[in-house]
Amino acid sequence: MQRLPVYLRCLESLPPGQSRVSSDELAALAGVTSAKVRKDLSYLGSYGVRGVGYEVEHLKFQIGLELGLERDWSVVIVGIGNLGSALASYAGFIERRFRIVGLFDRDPRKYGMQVGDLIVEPMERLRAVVVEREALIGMITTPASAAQSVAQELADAGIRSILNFAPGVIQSPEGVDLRRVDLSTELQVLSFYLRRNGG
Amino acid sequence: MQRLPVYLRCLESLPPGQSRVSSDELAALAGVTSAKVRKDLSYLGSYGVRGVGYEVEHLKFQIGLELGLERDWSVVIVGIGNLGSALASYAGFIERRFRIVGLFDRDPRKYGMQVGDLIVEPMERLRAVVVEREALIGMITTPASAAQSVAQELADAGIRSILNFAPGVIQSPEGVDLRRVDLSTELQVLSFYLRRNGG
DNA sequence: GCCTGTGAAGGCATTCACAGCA
DNA sequence: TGCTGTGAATGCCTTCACAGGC
Repeated sequence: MQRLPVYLRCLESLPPGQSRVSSDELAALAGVTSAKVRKDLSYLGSYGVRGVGYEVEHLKFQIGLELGLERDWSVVIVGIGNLGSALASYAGFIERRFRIVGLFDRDPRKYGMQVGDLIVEPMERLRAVVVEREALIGMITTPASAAQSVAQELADAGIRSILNFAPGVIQSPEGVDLRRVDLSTELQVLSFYLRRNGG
Repeated sequence: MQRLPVYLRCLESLPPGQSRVSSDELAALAGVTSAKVRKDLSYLGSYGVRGVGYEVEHLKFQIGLELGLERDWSVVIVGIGNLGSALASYAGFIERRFRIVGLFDRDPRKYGMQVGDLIVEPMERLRAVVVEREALIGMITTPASAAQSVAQELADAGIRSILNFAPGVIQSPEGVDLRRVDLSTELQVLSFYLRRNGG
């Protein structure tokens, strides 16, 4: 369920003293209806108490469990330009137990460059690092033209899930789960509605 | 419709010589069904030719029109850390006619810093820049703790749409359209399916 | 009384299937 | 024959509404 991370974020934004939430309250924070919240949460099991609400800490724990937050995930990044570097040192990943364990680039001038507490390595090292550090997730932050071949290299190295930040559509290698984050598209959606409402 | 940008990207990935596409072909590239493609495109008007397919260039143009790609959009960024800097010089925005026209931060040590061809300015300059350069869109790349107040400041300055990259949920100021890009959530979705499939 | 859990109803998006046109 | 455009059917997600506990 795609809304669970949102609920988790909402729960975290609650004042530390608050030990209970109602579905109404959560719904208002998350920007959805209370019925949706209740139905979503009921899939995790019946953790709410009728007439009272949900216990904040318990709910956080259960959502975390559902999302796989109880373990670390190792992640490699290919394409250490501006965006790749930013993601490499993005604090939000650590907090969600995603650990960046390898940085790769095709440009020899970047080899040895330090980003955060990692060193940029050549693509030839990809497989060794993926195996050794047990990475299952890869992020692509190369230019669009390189993304497809990098995806294949990641797959060959043993990566099972890819998050692609390169603009452009690429085909998912066999047996690999692929998601895109298209930054321009996000802005496009905004501009679309802006125009519609007379921007 | 959220899939139009994807179709556009697919059309752009076609070899330059190709002047026509069928809904089947586009569907395969975009990872959807051909019926969906046809229904989506039929909302733009009937630009396909039965028995032949769609004219690539014409379709690109029509989708671009629908998405508002015929004009420039001015964008400001608040929070010039790693991510903010990366977005400030992200080439993909220019290509989609999003022009970054202002960089802002609360940290005086960042004032005057050059990023791309812009200079980081204090928040006090926000309103002036927004008005002068006619920005309607703002991106928030601050830490989570600052995001809510920055959103309000953007709204007060005249920004109508906000893209929030800060982790955590914030409430949309009155009259402002708010979207979130939660990088950790994207990874969480991947790890969720990884675990489900025995990762 | 209050708030959750959940069947039932409703609405929206997807898919089907085929008529229509090149 | 090939492929689009589109009503009809399907299925899924959301919303409603209320019974059931605290």
